[in-house]
Amino acid sequence: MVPGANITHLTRKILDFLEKVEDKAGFLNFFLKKEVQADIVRTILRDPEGFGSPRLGAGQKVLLEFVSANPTGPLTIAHGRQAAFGEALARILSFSGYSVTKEYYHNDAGRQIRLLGQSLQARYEQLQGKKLALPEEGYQGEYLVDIARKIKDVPPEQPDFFEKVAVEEISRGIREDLARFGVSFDSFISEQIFHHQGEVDKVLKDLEKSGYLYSSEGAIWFRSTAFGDDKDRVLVKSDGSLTYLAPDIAYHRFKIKRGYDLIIDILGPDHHGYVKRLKAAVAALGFPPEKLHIIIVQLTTLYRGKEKLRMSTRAGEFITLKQLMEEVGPDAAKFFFLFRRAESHLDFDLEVAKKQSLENPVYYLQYAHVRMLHINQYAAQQGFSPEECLQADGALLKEAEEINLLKELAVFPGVIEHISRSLEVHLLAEYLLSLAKLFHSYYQRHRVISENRLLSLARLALVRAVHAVFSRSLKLLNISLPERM
RNA sequence: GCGCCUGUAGCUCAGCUGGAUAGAGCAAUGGGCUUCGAACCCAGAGGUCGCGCGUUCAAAUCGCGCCAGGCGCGCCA
Repeated sequence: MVPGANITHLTRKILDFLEKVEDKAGFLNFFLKKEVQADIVRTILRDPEGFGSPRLGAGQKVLLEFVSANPTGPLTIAHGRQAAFGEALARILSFSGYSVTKEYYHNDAGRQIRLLGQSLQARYEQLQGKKLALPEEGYQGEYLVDIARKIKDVPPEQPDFFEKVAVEEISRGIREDLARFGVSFDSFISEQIFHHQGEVDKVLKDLEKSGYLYSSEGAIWFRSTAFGDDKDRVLVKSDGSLTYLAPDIAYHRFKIKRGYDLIIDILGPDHHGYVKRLKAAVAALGFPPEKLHIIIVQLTTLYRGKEKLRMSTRAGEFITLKQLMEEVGPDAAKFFFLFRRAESHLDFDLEVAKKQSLENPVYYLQYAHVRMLHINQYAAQQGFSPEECLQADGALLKEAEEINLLKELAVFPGVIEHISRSLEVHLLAEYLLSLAKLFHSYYQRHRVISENRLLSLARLALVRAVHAVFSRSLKLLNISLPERM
């Protein structure tokens, strides 16, 4: 409102919505009229799919890179948490009007891949009866034995035969696990293309031209301290080979070149030393570093009751995402991953996630969902139609539990907007639990369908609105619920 | 030694762009089913917000210093 505009008119408009204003403890409290609050029900029912979408993205392009697990072994629960988080974040940002690309960076080059190939070769030759030891620091997991069995009758032709087979087989497994987990990607980027197309060399030359490279002790260094890093970083080692950072800078330039307004990297905790140098790299390439968001998803510690499950990737002893899905199911796994802040360490108790009891919040949500479905079914039997609900009289909703639900529904768009800005996905899971709690409380105290047809209709409309927001939230979190328990 | 994350009820955790009496679930205590599913609900109880100093009218929230736990720390990826 501009100064000098018609204030009295505005004031009257505002007063139309207000029941009362109170002055308490130094705060002014404004109370909305009940019918204004109840309006939210009609707003939702008119557009159940679109309600709550803040449109703040306004078509801005976001690149979201996540999981990006090296094809050297199956996905672990750490990847699972990142996958659940990334997929949910992508869905929420899309809902907020951003145009989101989900990308997986395929690390299919370098020393680790050579080690992988050698490890597979060792397993292969062991099957031929030769006693060939695994390379030092090689991959010891059983999964390589399984792959070796598949190819035991195939004679190796190319020198990179084992590398290729290993990467291919493991990648296929990764894609299967992701698909089963309900996580999909719009693009897979292979590290090899940056080498083959000379992009790594090009980006090094450009950085050199800009004066951010220098030679020392036989190596080529990136002056990342110019952008706030703790120390400069080697890009080309003294033996002439590249460090991991070099292709990664080329990859980030590729991200920038495609014209994204926002670049989000979701990384595991083993990469948090990497944040500053990536930001430095991006800044050196001329991209505003504050538009690169790096989210570190912290570790998950698995428990089986009191027992802490120790894991070691090197020794090949770890719980895979696949095993987790088989044991507790994809939906329970996702919910446990998503209702804690990403940067918090997560204690995940397999026993609790499997338990069909109060300790498991997944069942709390399912139960709310099922109750809402049953009310709808019962209402249909009693002759209520969804179209009728649009005519419901919101002013009939006067119970405290009804007002609480109305308020919670009204908050939903703000929750989505907040998450879209802060990237804190767990807030949606919290919201969902809170909505479920209010609903259970309401259900317990008040009958929706009664002899009073008008009141029944108003309450049914409320329940349908709650269910719309409830379902929407679950879809955004990529969690499905059974219709029966 | 340095960096990042964490420290809030017995347990697991929200709250941390500073604002009213610090919240939830589980566990524990007491109560509630003739009616849309009680896998639910209600009530009371449970706290030096790790410790100290500072900034502020106001600090769980911001700053500094400690203490404790986790992770990372390379011309590894």
